[in-house]
Amino acid sequence: MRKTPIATAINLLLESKPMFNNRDVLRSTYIPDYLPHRDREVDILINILIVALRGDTPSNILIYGKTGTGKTAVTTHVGNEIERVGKERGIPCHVLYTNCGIIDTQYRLLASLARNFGKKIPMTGWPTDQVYSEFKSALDSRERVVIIILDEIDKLTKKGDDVLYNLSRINSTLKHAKVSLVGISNDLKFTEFLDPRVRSSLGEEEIVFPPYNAEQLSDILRQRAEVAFSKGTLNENVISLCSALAAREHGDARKALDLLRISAELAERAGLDHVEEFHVRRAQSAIESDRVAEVVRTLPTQSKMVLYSIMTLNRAPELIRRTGKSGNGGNGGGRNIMSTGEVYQTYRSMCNMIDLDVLTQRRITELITELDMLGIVNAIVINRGRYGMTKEISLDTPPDHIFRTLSGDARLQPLLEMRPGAIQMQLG
DNA sequence: CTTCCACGGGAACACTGGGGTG
DNA sequence: CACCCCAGTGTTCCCGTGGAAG
Repeated sequence: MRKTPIATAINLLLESKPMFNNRDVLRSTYIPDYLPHRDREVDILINILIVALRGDTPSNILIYGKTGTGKTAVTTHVGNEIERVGKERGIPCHVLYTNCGIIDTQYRLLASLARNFGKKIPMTGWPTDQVYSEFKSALDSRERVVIIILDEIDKLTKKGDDVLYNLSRINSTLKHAKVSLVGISNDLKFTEFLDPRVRSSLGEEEIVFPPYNAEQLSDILRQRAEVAFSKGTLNENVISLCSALAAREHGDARKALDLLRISAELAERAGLDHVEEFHVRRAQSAIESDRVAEVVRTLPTQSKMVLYSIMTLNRAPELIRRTGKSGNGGNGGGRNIMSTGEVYQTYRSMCNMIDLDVLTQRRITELITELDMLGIVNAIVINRGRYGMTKEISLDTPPDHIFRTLSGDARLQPLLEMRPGAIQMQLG
C-alpha cells in the first residue's frame, strides 16, 4: 500500500498507546453495576417494586430530580434487576422503558407500548382509543405484572393528560395483568396542572433525587475512570476540576462525565498520553459551543430569522429606539437590550428582503420565548408602566459563533451575505 | 384613575401524512 | 379509486390582563 498522509496519520494513531480502555463507560447512557451515592434511592425503589415479584401491583411512583442526578440510571438499573430475578424464578414480570421526550404524544406512546407486546400499529392513522384498546388487550392476554417507566413524563403532560389518566386507572379494567407506573421528571411542579385524580394516583410514592455535590461527583468519575482509562492517564486534579465545574451546574453527573470524556479525547487527539487541566477547560467551551451549534442548526427557518434579527439589533444598537435612559457608558461587553416590538420590526423588514413569509407578532413572542428556553437568548418580561409591557431581550451567546451555524441555511444565505451596513441602511 | 404595549391563554383553522371503507 | 376519519403541528385571531408612569 502506498503511503498517503492519511494513512500515516492513521498508523500513528493506531500505534500510539491508546488512552481509552473503554470509552463507552464515560457515556451517561452506560449504567454501571454500582451507582455511588444512590444507595438510599436504589433501596427505596427496590422496596416499592419488589412486590411485583410476588405477583402484586407495586404502587405508582413519581421520581423527581434535576438532570444528571441519576434518576434514569437508578430506575433502569433497578428495573433490570427486577426483570432478571423475575426471569430466574419464572415470575412473569416485565419492565418497559419509554422516553417521553422522544415519544412525546399520546398516540405514539400507546403505539410504542402496544408494539412491545408484538402488536402491529401503524405510525399514524388510527384513532387513539383504538390504539389504547389494542394495547390493553395485548397487555391483558395473560397473567403478569408490567412496570412502565415513563422518563421525562412532563413532556407528555403538555399535550393533554388523557393518556396518563387512562394509564393510571387501567388496573381496574384489567382481568389478568397488573400495571404499575414509574414517572420520571426533572420538573418538580409538573403535577400542578394535572387532573387531581391523575396526580394522586401517579404520585402514590414520590422520590426526590438530590443533586450530587463535588465530592460525590469525584467518586463517580473515579469509579468510571478506573475502567475507562489506562493507569496514569489522569491525575486527581483533572477529576476534581471536572467535578467542580459540573457541581456548579446543579450537580450534573452527565455534565461531569461529558467533561471528562471530551477532555480526554482532546488530549488524545493532541497525541498526548495523559489529560491536563487545560483540556478540561477547553472541553467545557467545546461542549457549550457544540450545544449551541446543534440547537441553532436544527432551528426552523422562522426561528433562525428571529434570532438573526436579534443579532442584527445587537450589532447595531442605534436601530433600537430607546425612550429615556439606556445602558449608557460601559454596558458590559456590548450586549444590547431590545424589546419585542423592535425585534419584530426588524424581523419583518428582513423577511421582506428575502421574500420569507412574515408571521404574526403573537407567534414571534412565542419563538423568542423558545430561544430563551434554549439558552441562546435572554428574555424577561418587564412592565414599563406607561410604556406598556414587553420582553427585554438580549443575546446570550457569542454572535460570530451563531453566525457560522446560521450560514448553513440556504434560505438565509442572501441575507447573511449582505454587508451589515447594507442591512442597516434598508432597516433605517 | 387612565393609559399604554405586549404577554400569553384559548379557540379555530389549515395542512400533512397516514388509515379504513365502499 | 375516491372519500372521509384521525392525530399532530404550526399558525392566526381574539382578547383579558399586568402594573408602573403619567
